[in-house]
Amino acid sequence: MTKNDADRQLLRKSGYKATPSRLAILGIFKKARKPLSAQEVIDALPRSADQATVYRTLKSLNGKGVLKQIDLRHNHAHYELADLAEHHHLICLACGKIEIVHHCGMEETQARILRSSKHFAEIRQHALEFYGVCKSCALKEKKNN
Amino acid sequence: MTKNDADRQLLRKSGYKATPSRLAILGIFKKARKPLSAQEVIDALPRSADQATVYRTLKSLNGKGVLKQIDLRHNHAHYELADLAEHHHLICLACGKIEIVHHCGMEETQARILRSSKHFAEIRQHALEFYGVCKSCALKEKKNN
DNA sequence: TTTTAAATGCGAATTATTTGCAAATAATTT
DNA sequence: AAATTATTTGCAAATAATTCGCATTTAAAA
Repeated sequence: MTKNDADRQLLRKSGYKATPSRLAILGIFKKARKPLSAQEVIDALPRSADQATVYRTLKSLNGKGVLKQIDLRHNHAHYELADLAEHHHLICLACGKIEIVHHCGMEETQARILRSSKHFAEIRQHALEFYGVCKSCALKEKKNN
Repeated sequence: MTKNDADRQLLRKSGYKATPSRLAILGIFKKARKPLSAQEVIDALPRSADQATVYRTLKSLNGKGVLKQIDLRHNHAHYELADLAEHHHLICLACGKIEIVHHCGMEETQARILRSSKHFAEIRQHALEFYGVCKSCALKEKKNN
């Protein structure tokens, strides 16, 4: 259980109890290495935890910065482990294909924005996603015209 | 109806019929000048158009780049007129306050990303939003500890 | 004016997320 | 190691968000 201990600590440090469901959910995100929806997490859980538990867990881990919420334009939230190297996504609006985008260079921009903001005390996260059409979907679109 | 004619043209140019509902919806966004949810659009419509119509309209106008979808982390989509000067948002996770962010400097970044992408043919839009806590909510949070 | 493809309205279906509450349990204290 | 306590869970039901099928209407083209 050496591996698990890191997650236990992470949870404790964030002010949560290290329960089996939470450890399992973290484990799923570690394996997946791509944005997962609540439903995908539920399906991936071996002895399915209740959906309410999954939703609650995702929301609170997102709040604590353990997970990061991603908007893939699918009408439901996706999440990813936040401590993976900082990256963003390029998402095909037609088929959903995802490509990783590194180096957004937003760290300084974010600091500048906060400094020049009238009302804000803190920036906790930012979303930067690019929506487009992948090459194979672009071909298909051409055919259909 | 001079004003309306611009919208009629816009719709036609995008391949749509210029129907009363669509013109009304465009009008609402022009007045609002802030991100609106489908429900807010429905409520703002004088002789309420059907919700299915509103959802369909928002989705297709977003697809054509007339509207831009914004994720405020409210569990439902928001939209804004896309042709307002390019800007982004700073959103309070606690109370929902929104501040406008100008100059994201993403245009070049976006071009660079597309060039170095293996699979993508086109980038149609990008989302860049900052989530944080506004000063007054930060104060409240302090009190509750 | 007729035609026709596109758009609408309606109701119902589906999907996504949250809630209230009683029971279970992780961490803490004894 | 047992007792305590504040969290967390599971369940079922509620609510919210979005989509669908289909008959009818309508904007634009012919």
